[in-house]
Amino acid sequence: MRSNNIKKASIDLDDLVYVKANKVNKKQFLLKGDILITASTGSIKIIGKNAFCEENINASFGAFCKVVRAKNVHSSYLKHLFQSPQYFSYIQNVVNGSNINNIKNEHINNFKIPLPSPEIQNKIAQILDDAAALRNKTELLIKEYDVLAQSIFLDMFGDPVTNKFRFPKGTIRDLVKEAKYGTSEKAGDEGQYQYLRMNNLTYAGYMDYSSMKYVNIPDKDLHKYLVEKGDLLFNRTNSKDLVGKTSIFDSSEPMVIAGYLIRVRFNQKANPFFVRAYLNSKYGKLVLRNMCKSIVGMANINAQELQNIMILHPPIELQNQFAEKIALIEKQKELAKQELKESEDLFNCLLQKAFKGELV
DNA sequence: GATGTTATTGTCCCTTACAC
DNA sequence: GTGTAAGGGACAATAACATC
Repeated sequence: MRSNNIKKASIDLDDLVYVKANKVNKKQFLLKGDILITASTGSIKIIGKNAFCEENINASFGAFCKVVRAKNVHSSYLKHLFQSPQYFSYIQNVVNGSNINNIKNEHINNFKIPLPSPEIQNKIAQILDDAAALRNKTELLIKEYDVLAQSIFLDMFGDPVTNKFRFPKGTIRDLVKEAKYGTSEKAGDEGQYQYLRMNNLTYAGYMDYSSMKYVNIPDKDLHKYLVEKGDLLFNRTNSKDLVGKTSIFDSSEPMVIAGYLIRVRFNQKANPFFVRAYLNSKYGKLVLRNMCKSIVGMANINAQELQNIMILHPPIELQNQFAEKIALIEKQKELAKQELKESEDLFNCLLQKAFKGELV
């Protein structure tokens, strides 16, 4: 068990490494109720992150992790206090190290927490558990909307491999009006236009505007790089796993794209939402992975190669119906995201109060 | 020797720059 | 328009040293 197994308040068992049995002390096996903490890492943002063991886990923890085992305190109450802003703020203050950030046992030991009576601890834990459950339920709902979108694609168009609806096949080129590269201008913290880069496209096929940079573009060149709502954006250069990330620009704000993105606009035969779903399907991801040229760790798919990809050509009416259904799902997803934000705010507020002894 | 702490090295993702 | 070398940042893996 290493620090990368500690996800957002939960433990990920998918990527474990193994050590010889004689190298492991049985005391280092994780037990139900343990809190596993990252104690040494290169990132100040990661240090101190922790996860609660819901069950005994047949795995030991390494030297870069620490474990807090509850004694004379309600374990769920403790679990929530170790997720509080107060805890993370405390860790940021005590962490030390040059390029690697470390926390010591004494830092954990010196972390002061309120200790009300067991009955009060139990009440607080119950309130926070309920608030966390509400938050988790909304998170799950958002994931289910994504699964639903994939199911609708398969229902309407079938598996591209078998093509059970016998749709005509052709290339993406047959559907494209234009495919243009972005600008090679350097990104900056200031500028006239927001500048879309590869990390603004998610692997799942959505836009992520959380990290923006800026660029200046002369008016005469603007039409070449400016994106419009509904443009399909394709990441032509990246690692082998991430090359070919495909999203649809969905903002009304003026933004321009970097040179390693391709802006694709379609003719009357295609709806970009269909093409996006096609390229983000399991089949599409496999095609992209197999066709990219990967040299010195960087993989490429240029605009011509993108347009050479074979794709089903279902009737445009059917593609439009699909896009309408996706739009409805996206709308519901947006509402769920707002609910998630509200339930997270509520949870954090309760957590703050619990830490100050103001909750019950 | 076991455990705890700190430092170095490696890998991946992303950006920049530039040659063709 | 296209491909890719080079390098930085973030994070993980490993090694080395310190302390119990």
